[in-house]
Amino acid sequence: MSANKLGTIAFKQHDHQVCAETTLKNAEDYCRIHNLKFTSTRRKVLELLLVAHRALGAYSLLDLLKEAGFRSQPTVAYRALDFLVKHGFAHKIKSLNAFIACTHPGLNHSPAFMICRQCEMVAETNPEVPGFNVLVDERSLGFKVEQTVIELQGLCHSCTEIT
Amino acid sequence: MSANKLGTIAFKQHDHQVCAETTLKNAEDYCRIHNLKFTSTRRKVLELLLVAHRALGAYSLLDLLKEAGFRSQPTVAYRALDFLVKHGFAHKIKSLNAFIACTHPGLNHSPAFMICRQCEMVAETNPEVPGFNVLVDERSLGFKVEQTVIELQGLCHSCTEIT
DNA sequence: AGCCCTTATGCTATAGTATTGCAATAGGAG
DNA sequence: CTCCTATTGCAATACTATAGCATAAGGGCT
Repeated sequence: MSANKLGTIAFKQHDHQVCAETTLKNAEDYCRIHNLKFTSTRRKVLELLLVAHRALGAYSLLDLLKEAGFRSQPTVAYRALDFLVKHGFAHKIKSLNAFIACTHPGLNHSPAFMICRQCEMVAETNPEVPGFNVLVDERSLGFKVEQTVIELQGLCHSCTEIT
Repeated sequence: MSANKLGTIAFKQHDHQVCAETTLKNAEDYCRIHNLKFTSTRRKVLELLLVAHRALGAYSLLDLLKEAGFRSQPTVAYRALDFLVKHGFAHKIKSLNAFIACTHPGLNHSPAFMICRQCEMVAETNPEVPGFNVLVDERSLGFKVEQTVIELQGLCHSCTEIT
Protein backbone atom coordinates (compact mmCIF):
# COMPACT_ATOMS: atom_id res chain seq x y z
CA MET A 1 0.00 0.00 0.00
CA SER A 2 2.99 2.31 0.00
CA ALA A 3 3.57 4.75 -2.81
CA ASN A 4 6.38 4.40 -5.30
CA LYS A 5 9.02 6.99 -4.62
CA LEU A 6 8.79 8.39 -8.11
CA GLY A 7 5.36 7.14 -9.11
CA THR A 8 2.48 9.44 -9.87
CA ILE A 9 -0.47 9.45 -7.59
CA ALA A 10 -2.29 7.48 -10.22
CA PHE A 11 0.19 4.64 -10.23
CA LYS A 12 0.21 4.33 -6.45
CA GLN A 13 -0.88 1.06 -4.95
CA HIS A 14 -4.20 1.11 -3.22
CA ASP A 15 -7.25 -0.92 -2.37
CA HIS A 16 -9.37 -0.99 -5.50
CA GLN A 17 -12.41 -2.20 -3.65
CA VAL A 18 -12.43 0.72 -1.22
CA CYS A 19 -11.56 3.11 -4.01
CA ALA A 20 -14.46 1.74 -6.06
CA GLU A 21 -16.99 2.00 -3.26
CA THR A 22 -16.07 5.56 -2.46
CA THR A 23 -16.26 6.64 -6.07
CA LEU A 24 -19.59 4.89 -6.54
CA LYS A 25 -20.98 6.68 -3.50
CA ASN A 26 -19.75 9.99 -4.84
CA ALA A 27 -21.32 9.29 -8.21
CA GLU A 28 -24.60 8.45 -6.52
CA ASP A 29 -24.55 11.72 -4.60
CA TYR A 30 -23.63 13.69 -7.68
CA CYS A 31 -26.50 12.16 -9.63
CA ARG A 32 -28.99 12.78 -6.83
CA ILE A 33 -27.97 16.42 -6.62
CA HIS A 34 -28.06 16.92 -10.38
CA ASN A 35 -31.21 14.95 -11.00
CA LEU A 36 -29.52 12.29 -13.04
CA LYS A 37 -30.67 8.71 -13.02
CA PHE A 38 -27.94 6.47 -11.75
CA THR A 39 -29.65 3.31 -12.94
CA SER A 40 -28.47 -0.17 -12.10
CA THR A 41 -26.83 -0.71 -15.49
CA ARG A 42 -24.97 2.58 -15.27
CA ARG A 43 -23.93 1.81 -11.74
CA LYS A 44 -22.76 -1.65 -12.68
CA VAL A 45 -20.75 -0.41 -15.64
CA LEU A 46 -19.02 2.18 -13.52
CA GLU A 47 -18.38 -0.43 -10.84
CA LEU A 48 -16.89 -2.81 -13.39
CA LEU A 49 -14.61 -0.08 -14.71
CA LEU A 50 -13.56 0.86 -11.21
CA VAL A 51 -12.85 -2.68 -10.10
CA ALA A 52 -11.03 -3.54 -13.32
CA HIS A 53 -8.95 -0.47 -12.68
CA ARG A 54 -7.85 -0.37 -16.24
CA ALA A 55 -9.28 0.48 -19.63
CA LEU A 56 -11.90 -1.95 -20.88
CA GLY A 57 -13.29 -2.28 -24.37
CA ALA A 58 -17.04 -2.02 -24.71
CA TYR A 59 -17.31 -5.68 -25.56
CA SER A 60 -15.20 -6.87 -22.64
CA LEU A 61 -17.46 -4.82 -20.46
CA LEU A 62 -20.39 -6.43 -22.16
CA ASP A 63 -19.07 -9.88 -21.25
CA LEU A 64 -18.75 -8.81 -17.63
CA LEU A 65 -22.25 -7.39 -17.68
CA LYS A 66 -23.52 -10.66 -19.04
CA GLU A 67 -21.79 -12.59 -16.26
CA ALA A 68 -23.44 -10.27 -13.79
CA GLY A 69 -26.85 -11.10 -15.20
CA PHE A 70 -27.40 -8.06 -17.38
CA ARG A 71 -28.41 -8.17 -20.99
CA SER A 72 -25.52 -8.26 -23.38
CA GLN A 73 -26.49 -6.28 -26.45
CA PRO A 74 -23.93 -3.64 -27.42
CA THR A 75 -26.37 -0.81 -26.90
CA VAL A 76 -26.58 -1.66 -23.22
CA ALA A 77 -22.92 -1.02 -22.72
CA TYR A 78 -22.67 1.92 -25.09
CA ARG A 79 -25.62 3.74 -23.60
CA ALA A 80 -24.27 3.37 -20.11
CA LEU A 81 -20.83 4.44 -21.26
CA ASP A 82 -22.26 7.46 -23.04
CA PHE A 83 -23.88 8.51 -19.82
CA LEU A 84 -20.76 7.97 -17.75
CA VAL A 85 -18.52 9.79 -20.20
CA LYS A 86 -20.98 12.65 -20.67
CA HIS A 87 -21.13 13.28 -16.96
CA GLY A 88 -17.45 12.83 -16.32
CA PHE A 89 -17.52 9.50 -14.48
CA ALA A 90 -15.52 7.80 -17.18
CA HIS A 91 -13.37 8.62 -20.18
CA LYS A 92 -12.84 7.08 -23.54
CA ILE A 93 -9.24 6.35 -24.46
CA LYS A 94 -9.14 6.85 -28.20
CA SER A 95 -5.82 5.11 -28.69
CA LEU A 96 -7.29 1.95 -27.28
CA ASN A 97 -10.95 2.25 -28.19
CA ALA A 98 -11.53 1.54 -24.55
CA PHE A 99 -13.05 3.14 -21.51
CA ILE A 100 -11.76 3.88 -18.05
CA ALA A 101 -13.28 5.18 -14.86
CA CYS A 102 -12.36 8.76 -14.10
CA THR A 103 -9.96 8.93 -11.19
CA HIS A 104 -11.11 12.32 -10.00
CA PRO A 105 -14.69 12.79 -11.11
CA GLY A 106 -16.53 15.98 -10.51
CA LEU A 107 -13.58 18.23 -11.28
CA ASN A 108 -13.67 20.14 -14.50
CA HIS A 109 -10.73 18.91 -16.45
CA SER A 110 -9.23 18.13 -19.80
CA PRO A 111 -7.53 14.95 -18.87
CA ALA A 112 -4.34 13.52 -20.24
CA PHE A 113 -3.60 9.83 -20.02
CA MET A 114 -0.46 7.83 -19.62
CA ILE A 115 -0.77 4.39 -21.14
CA CYS A 116 1.79 1.75 -20.28
CA ARG A 117 2.37 -0.53 -23.23
CA GLN A 118 3.70 -3.27 -21.00
CA CYS A 119 1.24 -3.61 -18.13
CA GLU A 120 -1.59 -1.82 -19.93
CA MET A 121 -2.09 0.45 -16.96
CA VAL A 122 -3.77 3.73 -17.78
CA ALA A 123 -3.27 6.67 -15.48
CA GLU A 124 -5.04 9.96 -15.70
CA THR A 125 -2.98 13.03 -14.96
CA ASN A 126 -4.58 15.54 -12.72
CA PRO A 127 -3.81 19.14 -11.97
CA GLU A 128 -1.89 18.20 -8.83
CA VAL A 129 0.52 16.01 -10.73
CA PRO A 130 3.59 18.02 -11.63
CA GLY A 131 5.65 17.20 -14.69
CA PHE A 132 2.96 17.60 -17.25
CA ASN A 133 1.71 20.74 -18.89
CA VAL A 134 0.15 21.66 -22.17
CA LEU A 135 0.47 25.28 -23.17
CA VAL A 136 -1.89 26.52 -25.80
CA ASP A 137 -2.08 30.08 -27.01
CA GLU A 138 -5.21 30.08 -29.10
CA ARG A 139 -4.50 33.45 -30.57
CA SER A 140 -1.13 32.66 -32.03
CA LEU A 141 -2.33 29.20 -32.95
CA GLY A 142 -5.33 30.59 -34.82
CA PHE A 143 -7.49 27.89 -33.37
CA LYS A 144 -10.12 27.86 -30.67
CA VAL A 145 -9.67 24.71 -28.61
CA GLU A 146 -12.81 23.16 -27.24
CA GLN A 147 -11.67 19.68 -26.34
CA THR A 148 -8.37 17.89 -26.10
CA VAL A 149 -7.32 14.32 -26.61
CA ILE A 150 -3.95 13.78 -25.02
CA GLU A 151 -2.66 10.28 -24.64
CA LEU A 152 0.94 9.47 -23.82
CA GLN A 153 2.12 6.00 -24.62
CA GLY A 154 5.17 4.46 -23.06
CA LEU A 155 6.32 2.69 -19.93
CA CYS A 156 5.13 3.28 -16.39
CA HIS A 157 7.61 3.49 -13.57
CA SER A 158 7.25 -0.12 -12.46
CA CYS A 159 7.71 -1.49 -15.95
CA THR A 160 10.71 0.74 -16.56
CA GLU A 161 12.41 -0.74 -13.49
CA ILE A 162 11.78 -4.31 -14.62
CA THR A 163 13.18 -3.79 -18.10
CA MET B 1 -2.95 32.50 -51.85
CA SER B 2 -2.31 35.01 -49.10
CA ALA B 3 -1.97 33.91 -45.52
CA ASN B 4 -4.55 34.70 -42.90
CA LYS B 5 -3.18 37.29 -40.57
CA LEU B 6 -3.74 35.11 -37.56
CA GLY B 7 -3.87 31.72 -39.24
CA THR B 8 -1.33 29.03 -38.65
CA ILE B 9 0.90 27.99 -41.46
CA ALA B 10 -1.17 24.87 -41.77
CA PHE B 11 -4.38 26.73 -42.45
CA LYS B 12 -2.83 28.89 -45.13
CA GLN B 13 -4.28 28.74 -48.58
CA HIS B 14 -2.10 27.08 -51.18
CA ASP B 15 -2.14 25.04 -54.33
CA HIS B 16 -2.87 21.48 -53.31
CA GLN B 17 -1.78 20.06 -56.62
CA VAL B 18 1.68 21.59 -56.45
CA CYS B 19 1.91 20.75 -52.78
CA ALA B 20 0.98 17.14 -53.57
CA GLU B 21 3.48 16.76 -56.38
CA THR B 22 6.32 18.13 -54.33
CA THR B 23 5.55 15.91 -51.41
CA LEU B 24 5.24 12.85 -53.63
CA LYS B 25 8.62 13.60 -55.14
CA ASN B 26 10.14 13.95 -51.72
CA ALA B 27 8.59 10.68 -50.62
CA GLU B 28 10.01 8.97 -53.69
CA ASP B 29 13.46 10.30 -52.94
CA TYR B 30 13.21 9.34 -49.32
CA CYS B 31 12.21 5.79 -50.23
CA ARG B 32 14.97 5.44 -52.79
CA ILE B 33 17.56 6.57 -50.28
CA HIS B 34 16.22 4.33 -47.53
CA ASN B 35 15.62 1.32 -49.71
CA LEU B 36 11.87 1.34 -49.24
CA LYS B 37 9.50 0.24 -51.94
CA PHE B 38 7.26 3.09 -52.93
CA THR B 39 4.89 0.85 -54.85
CA SER B 40 2.07 2.15 -56.99
CA THR B 41 -0.60 1.46 -54.37
CA ARG B 42 1.40 3.24 -51.69
CA ARG B 43 2.04 6.12 -54.01
CA LYS B 44 -1.60 6.36 -54.99
CA VAL B 45 -2.79 6.32 -51.40
CA LEU B 46 -0.42 9.09 -50.45
CA GLU B 47 -1.47 11.04 -53.51
CA LEU B 48 -5.13 10.65 -52.63
CA LEU B 49 -4.48 11.85 -49.09
CA LEU B 50 -2.48 14.80 -50.34
CA VAL B 51 -5.05 15.88 -52.90
CA ALA B 52 -7.96 15.42 -50.51
CA HIS B 53 -6.02 17.62 -48.13
CA ARG B 54 -8.08 16.42 -45.25
CA ALA B 55 -8.44 13.31 -43.14
CA LEU B 56 -9.92 10.34 -44.96
CA GLY B 57 -11.32 7.14 -43.49
CA ALA B 58 -9.80 3.92 -44.76
CA TYR B 59 -12.99 3.01 -46.57
CA SER B 60 -13.37 6.38 -48.28
CA LEU B 61 -9.85 5.93 -49.45
CA LEU B 62 -10.77 2.49 -50.63
CA ASP B 63 -13.58 3.93 -52.77
CA LEU B 64 -11.15 6.37 -54.32
CA LEU B 65 -8.68 3.57 -54.96
CA LYS B 66 -11.41 1.59 -56.64
CA GLU B 67 -12.30 4.53 -58.87
CA ALA B 68 -8.65 4.75 -59.79
CA GLY B 69 -8.64 1.12 -60.88
CA PHE B 70 -7.06 -0.47 -57.86
CA ARG B 71 -8.45 -3.42 -56.01
CA SER B 72 -10.78 -2.48 -53.22
CA GLN B 73 -10.30 -4.96 -50.41
CA PRO B 74 -9.67 -3.33 -47.03
CA THR B 75 -6.25 -4.87 -46.71
CA VAL B 76 -5.09 -2.93 -49.75
CA ALA B 77 -5.77 0.37 -48.06
CA TYR B 78 -4.67 -0.69 -44.60
CA ARG B 79 -1.39 -2.10 -45.78
CA ALA B 80 -0.54 1.02 -47.71
CA LEU B 81 -1.59 3.17 -44.78
CA ASP B 82 0.51 1.10 -42.39
CA PHE B 83 3.50 1.72 -44.60
CA LEU B 84 2.84 5.44 -44.91
CA VAL B 85 2.26 5.89 -41.20
CA LYS B 86 5.23 3.76 -40.24
CA HIS B 87 7.56 5.84 -42.35
CA GLY B 88 6.09 9.19 -41.42
CA PHE B 89 4.34 10.07 -44.69
CA ALA B 90 0.94 10.02 -43.05
CA HIS B 91 -0.65 10.03 -39.63
CA LYS B 92 -3.67 8.42 -38.13
CA ILE B 93 -6.06 10.74 -36.37
CA LYS B 94 -7.46 8.63 -33.57
CA SER B 95 -10.34 10.96 -32.81
CA LEU B 96 -11.62 10.46 -36.32
CA ASN B 97 -10.41 6.98 -37.18
CA ALA B 98 -9.03 8.64 -40.25
CA PHE B 99 -5.74 9.25 -41.96
CA ILE B 100 -4.03 12.36 -43.21
CA ALA B 101 -0.90 13.07 -45.17
CA CYS B 102 1.92 14.44 -43.09
CA THR B 103 2.49 18.10 -43.81
CA HIS B 104 6.19 18.01 -43.04
CA PRO B 105 7.42 14.52 -43.64
CA GLY B 106 10.96 13.51 -42.94
CA LEU B 107 11.27 15.57 -39.79
CA ASN B 108 11.34 13.71 -36.53
CA HIS B 109 8.28 14.86 -34.71
CA SER B 110 5.53 14.05 -32.27
CA PRO B 111 2.75 15.80 -34.06
CA ALA B 112 -0.27 17.50 -32.58
CA PHE B 113 -3.37 18.05 -34.62
CA MET B 114 -5.99 20.73 -34.65
CA ILE B 115 -9.31 19.43 -35.85
CA CYS B 116 -12.00 21.90 -36.83
CA ARG B 117 -15.42 20.52 -36.02
CA GLN B 118 -17.05 22.81 -38.54
CA CYS B 119 -15.04 22.54 -41.73
CA GLU B 120 -13.36 19.27 -40.77
CA MET B 121 -9.97 20.72 -41.58
CA VAL B 122 -7.12 18.99 -39.83
CA ALA B 123 -3.91 20.89 -39.32
CA GLU B 124 -0.69 19.47 -38.02
CA THR B 125 1.29 21.68 -35.71
CA ASN B 126 4.95 21.83 -36.37
CA PRO B 127 7.87 23.06 -34.35
CA GLU B 128 7.82 26.43 -36.09
CA VAL B 129 4.27 27.14 -35.05
CA PRO B 130 4.26 29.13 -31.86
CA GLY B 131 1.41 28.93 -29.41
CA PHE B 132 1.58 25.27 -28.70
CA ASN B 133 3.82 23.43 -26.30
CA VAL B 134 3.66 20.24 -24.33
CA LEU B 135 5.94 20.06 -21.35
CA VAL B 136 6.66 16.63 -19.99
CA ASP B 137 9.00 15.88 -17.16
CA GLU B 138 9.24 12.13 -17.28
CA ARG B 139 10.99 11.92 -13.96
CA SER B 140 8.38 13.69 -11.92
CA LEU B 141 5.64 12.06 -13.96
CA GLY B 142 7.04 8.60 -13.28
CA PHE B 143 6.42 7.66 -16.87
CA LYS B 144 8.65 7.17 -19.86
CA VAL B 145 6.91 8.66 -22.87
CA GLU B 146 7.51 6.93 -26.17
CA GLN B 147 4.70 8.25 -28.30
CA THR B 148 2.11 10.95 -27.99
CA VAL B 149 -1.39 11.33 -29.30
CA ILE B 150 -2.39 14.97 -29.11
CA GLU B 151 -5.53 16.07 -30.88
CA LEU B 152 -7.17 19.42 -30.25
CA GLN B 153 -10.77 19.75 -31.28
CA GLY B 154 -12.45 23.07 -31.83
CA LEU B 155 -12.83 25.78 -34.41
CA CYS B 156 -10.26 26.96 -36.91
CA HIS B 157 -9.70 30.64 -37.48
CA SER B 158 -11.94 30.89 -40.54
CA CYS B 159 -14.84 29.11 -38.88
CA THR B 160 -14.51 31.25 -35.77
CA GLU B 161 -14.91 34.36 -37.88
CA ILE B 162 -18.04 33.07 -39.59
CA THR B 163 -19.78 32.11 -36.36
C1' DA C 1 -55.28 8.73 -8.56
C1' DG C 2 -54.79 9.66 -13.55
C1' DC C 3 -52.38 12.03 -17.27
C1' DC C 4 -48.47 13.85 -19.69
C1' DC C 5 -43.92 14.33 -20.78
C1' DT C 6 -39.28 13.01 -20.84
C1' DT C 7 -35.80 9.74 -20.30
C1' DA C 8 -34.34 5.07 -20.25
C1' DT C 9 -34.72 0.31 -21.94
C1' DG C 10 -35.64 -3.76 -25.05
C1' DC C 11 -34.82 -5.48 -29.28
C1' DT C 12 -33.26 -6.14 -34.03
C1' DA C 13 -30.60 -4.95 -37.50
C1' DT C 14 -26.83 -2.91 -39.71
C1' DA C 15 -22.94 0.32 -40.34
C1' DG C 16 -18.19 1.19 -39.86
C1' DT C 17 -13.35 -0.04 -38.74
C1' DA C 18 -9.56 -3.34 -38.82
C1' DT C 19 -7.01 -7.81 -38.73
C1' DT C 20 -5.68 -12.76 -39.65
C1' DG C 21 -3.93 -16.49 -42.39
C1' DC C 22 -2.20 -18.48 -46.16
C1' DA C 23 -0.90 -18.91 -51.01
C1' DA C 24 1.20 -16.60 -54.93
C1' DT C 25 4.47 -13.33 -56.76
C1' DA C 26 8.06 -9.99 -57.56
C1' DG C 27 12.54 -7.88 -57.05
C1' DG C 28 17.06 -7.50 -55.00
C1' DA C 29 21.42 -9.87 -53.07
C1' DG C 30 24.58 -13.30 -53.60
C1' DC D 1 19.73 -18.38 -61.65
C1' DT D 2 18.62 -19.24 -56.98
C1' DC D 3 17.44 -17.82 -52.53
C1' DC D 4 15.40 -14.71 -49.54
C1' DT D 5 12.44 -11.22 -48.08
C1' DA D 6 8.87 -7.99 -48.75
C1' DT D 7 4.68 -7.31 -51.12
C1' DT D 8 0.28 -8.62 -53.02
C1' DG D 9 -4.05 -11.42 -53.84
C1' DC D 10 -7.78 -13.25 -51.76
C1' DA D 11 -11.30 -14.77 -48.41
C1' DA D 12 -12.94 -14.75 -44.18
C1' DT D 13 -13.77 -12.86 -39.83
C1' DA D 14 -13.13 -9.96 -35.72
C1' DC D 15 -13.90 -5.86 -33.48
C1' DT D 16 -16.21 -1.32 -32.63
C1' DA D 17 -20.34 1.45 -32.81
C1' DT D 18 -24.91 3.30 -34.19
C1' DA D 19 -29.83 3.58 -36.03
C1' DG D 20 -34.70 3.09 -35.52
C1' DC D 21 -38.64 2.12 -33.41
C1' DA D 22 -41.63 0.14 -29.80
C1' DT D 23 -42.20 -0.27 -24.79
C1' DA D 24 -41.67 0.96 -20.04
C1' DA D 25 -40.49 3.65 -15.98
C1' DG D 26 -40.39 7.82 -13.18
C1' DG D 27 -41.45 12.67 -11.95
C1' DG D 28 -44.48 16.65 -12.02
C1' DC D 29 -49.07 18.30 -12.53
C1' DT D 30 -54.26 18.64 -11.96
